[in-house]
Amino acid sequence: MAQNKKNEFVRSEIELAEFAKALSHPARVAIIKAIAKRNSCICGEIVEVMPLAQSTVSQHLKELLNAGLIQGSIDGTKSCYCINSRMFEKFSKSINKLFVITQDQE
Amino acid sequence: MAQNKKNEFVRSEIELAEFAKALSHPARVAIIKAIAKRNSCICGEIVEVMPLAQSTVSQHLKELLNAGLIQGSIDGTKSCYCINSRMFEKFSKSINKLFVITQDQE
DNA sequence: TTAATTCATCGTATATTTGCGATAAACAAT
DNA sequence: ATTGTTTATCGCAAATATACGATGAATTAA
Repeated sequence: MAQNKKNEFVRSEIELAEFAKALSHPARVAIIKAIAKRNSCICGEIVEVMPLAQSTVSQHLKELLNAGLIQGSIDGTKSCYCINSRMFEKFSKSINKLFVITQDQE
Repeated sequence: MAQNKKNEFVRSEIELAEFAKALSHPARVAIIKAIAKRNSCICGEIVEVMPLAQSTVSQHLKELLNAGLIQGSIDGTKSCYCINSRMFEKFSKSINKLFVITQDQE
């Protein structure tokens, strides 16, 4: 954009937007689902079920990590990812809070 | 991107990603909050409380409309927007579904 | 030690998003 | 009729996101 105005907003709005952005690509939703289904996944397993190159999947994983929605640990040459339930719950609550405000008034 | 791979994914994943994308910018979260607070808003009221040009706000409103998270109606020269609770609830449930799968397995 | 495996990161091309001013379109007020 | 309001859309510039192959770094296997 010409200028970035994202910092003109309130902290909570920025945080919710960051969570939402992490899920704003089907690949990242699919990755979350894949990890959730198996409880935890090594990177290679995710790459196998994804129609994307390994480097691309790795990039999406990084974004999910940055948003805090997943956690990663290294095991030898392999990287193991799991869902960060705490963050996910926080996200879910933020969404519902928006929604509840709405319901209160109609 | 070199190629667009978004259509390689499952319908439900694409839909959730689209909802998430609608909320993936702080301005759009702020707009939702503004509308929810007053129950409904004319466009000009939203522009007033937003640190963005009128044309930019209009663009964000359009994206929220496209995602179905808000509804709009025209009243004279003014445009009135309100939350689409039904869609919002659908979104909330999709998120929770992802989350519940997670909780089931840990 | 050498070769193979696994994965993150870099560089790059292309697509999409964000933001604005200018303008158009529709109505209201004079 | 003319003028002012209100809002959507167009056209553009700049910033980000998406995707890939190539490469590097770390470990494991031979």
